[in-house]
Amino acid sequence: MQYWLMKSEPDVFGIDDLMARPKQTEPWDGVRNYQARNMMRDQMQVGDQVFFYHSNCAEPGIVGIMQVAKAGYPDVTAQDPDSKYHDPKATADNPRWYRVDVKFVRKFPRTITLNELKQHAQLDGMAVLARGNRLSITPVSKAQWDFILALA
DNA sequence: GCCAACGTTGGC
DNA sequence: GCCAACGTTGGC
Repeated sequence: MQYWLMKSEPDVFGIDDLMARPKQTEPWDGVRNYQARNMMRDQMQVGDQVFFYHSNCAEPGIVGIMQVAKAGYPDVTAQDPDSKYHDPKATADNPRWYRVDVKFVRKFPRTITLNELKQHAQLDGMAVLARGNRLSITPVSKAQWDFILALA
């Protein structure tokens, strides 16, 4: 089993939105970056544990945990002309973009802020903290996962 | 709203 | 294959 961190803007889809979904499960669609796509398509497996990270908001940071409920499969929103995630180069034969389904596990009693994460030497090298990082999905090591869980 | 950092596109 | 232009991300 592997560990991950996935970003979302709470104004668009936050952890409270995930909690309110039927079965507390949601397709993680709209990812249009090849590195992130490859992780979803090739690596993420059912049961993998994922930190839910709120980005582009007043208090960016980790707000809870979800898990992968369905491994990578084509993101059909790319093939839908009415979707805001439409990509004219995506077809049924060549879907181009992939998504996974995620399921809510728990919400932390507080946000573990980006600022706080940066202050722990134990988390030096964590992908999400790397300078200039913009990837919306990054791997988390077991050591990093355990350390952050203990902060929550 | 600003802007640094980064990924993608497309002309050559 | 190079690289300038452009669009996006995301912290601040």
